[in-house]
Amino acid sequence: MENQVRVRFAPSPTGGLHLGGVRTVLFNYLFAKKHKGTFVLRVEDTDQTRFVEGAEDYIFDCLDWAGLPADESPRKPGDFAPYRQSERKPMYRQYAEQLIAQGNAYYAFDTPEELEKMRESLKTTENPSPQYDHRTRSQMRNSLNLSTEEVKALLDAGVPYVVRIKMPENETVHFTDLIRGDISHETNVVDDKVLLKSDGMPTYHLAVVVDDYLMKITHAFRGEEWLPSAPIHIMLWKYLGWEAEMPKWAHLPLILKPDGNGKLSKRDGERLGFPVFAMEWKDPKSGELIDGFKEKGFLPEAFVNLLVMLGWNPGTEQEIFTLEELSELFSLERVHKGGAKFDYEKAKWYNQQHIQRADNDRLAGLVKPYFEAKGISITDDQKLTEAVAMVKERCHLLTDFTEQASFLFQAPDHLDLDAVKPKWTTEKTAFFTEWSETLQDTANAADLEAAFTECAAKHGIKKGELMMPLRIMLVGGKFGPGVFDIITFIGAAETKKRVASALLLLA
RNA sequence: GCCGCGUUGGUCAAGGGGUUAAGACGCCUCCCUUUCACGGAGGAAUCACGGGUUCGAUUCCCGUACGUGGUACCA
Repeated sequence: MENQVRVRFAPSPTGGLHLGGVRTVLFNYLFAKKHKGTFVLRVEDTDQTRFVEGAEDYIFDCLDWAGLPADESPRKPGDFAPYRQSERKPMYRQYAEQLIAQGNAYYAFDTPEELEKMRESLKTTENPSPQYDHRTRSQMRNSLNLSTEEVKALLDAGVPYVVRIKMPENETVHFTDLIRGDISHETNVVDDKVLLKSDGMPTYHLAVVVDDYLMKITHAFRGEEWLPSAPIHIMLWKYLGWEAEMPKWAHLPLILKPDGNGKLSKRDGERLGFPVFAMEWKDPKSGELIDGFKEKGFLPEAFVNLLVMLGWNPGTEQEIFTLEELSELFSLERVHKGGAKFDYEKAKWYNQQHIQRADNDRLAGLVKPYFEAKGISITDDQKLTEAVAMVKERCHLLTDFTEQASFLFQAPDHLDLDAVKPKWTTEKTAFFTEWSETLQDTANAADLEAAFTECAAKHGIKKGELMMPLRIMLVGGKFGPGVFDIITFIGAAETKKRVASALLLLA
């Protein structure tokens, strides 16, 4: 196949992996699968001041959990290694120098203090953030204004410098975005972005262009927040002479906070009580622990499903998908332009839907640790699978299972007796005493119910008045599967025990 | 401030010159269930505003408003 599709996700490993990040991964992954292409993971670790221990491993863990592994990555190098930009450092300088030689970039020796001074002195209410651009560059200390000798002297003296792109004047940069159509920017309002930092590392702007070119990326997907810097990248592709190989761009809509305004942030999750990261993230410096979807009890397939629906839809009424289906159906044409507010209630609904479809054995395995964490040891995995089958339809999150099923393994520690006490009678005590004596193990809930009904009639009590008390005795509250199903599950002996101890409390 | 991008119910959204403007989440009512949930049947609720173009605009164009992103030697 000519023109093999190659896409990439290029995170910078600085902390938790955000919902929006995973959605970008997902769109990349789906697009690659759909076109039988290659999904590349490239680590953008050019900012050494932001290095965070463990953050790269964490990204791999998240992708593995979500079921969206990369075809090529630092851990699984393909033909374009290395896949970490810090390890590619020597590759970038030549391109920066090429640009300088061509007159499309220049050395700038301004110190951070000088830059700050420039911004301060030029700042007005009209223009609160002055840029390093065609208007100001002539006043700065750079190779545009210095003589060749001066520049050489500074370079030889080892004075720190950066390389900046020289944005042209009075041009309009056009490109076609796969989602938004024709986009244009005036070069006059784009600043001379730093390409190579004083530590010799490229900035994102240079690195993304060089690496996308070198790695033969055909389609570049990224968040909408990158749209304003697109003209810099386009110019770089042109200046470097690679325009014919430039990837097709697609800028994805943002995921917004549910209330108010703005991009969804981890703080919103904490404030509103839902996760924002794929998996929980512990900041190695502050020790701060931030929730993840995984730990909250989401199934990875549900997470992927709810994410894809944030900004994309199939154009049909289908809402629940497997990853395989999505790999077939996904298309960029059906991606929305506008940002989507995140709705946690709907997210939980997706999870509930996927729980219903999930295999019971698998669910049992996933949920077992939650029971053990609550001090309920599961000795018989088959029993747990049965319990899961019994209660799954009332679970939205995996963490709901303990609440919904622990009484199947352990007598409830509190009985909501207030619901039955007011109408309690000695006749009822007599009924339960006699009925429980006749109880025997059986797999047939219908037989149990028939015997119960018969016994109630014998005592002249309406069955309806006895059902809720029985449920409370066994479950502790007004919830759960059918009572006779519960009895067949826990057995006659356990039922007798629970009835007897409840009777004591009711006496 | 400037620049970019966007705007269909509370939320996700389909649709795209003539429609009763789908569907889902959430909410409400009812049914099922001697519980809760699931499931089922209903209900309330939407084209930001103003101008064009047109026989006719939610749909096309232009403004305005609002939102959002960017405006770093961060990505």
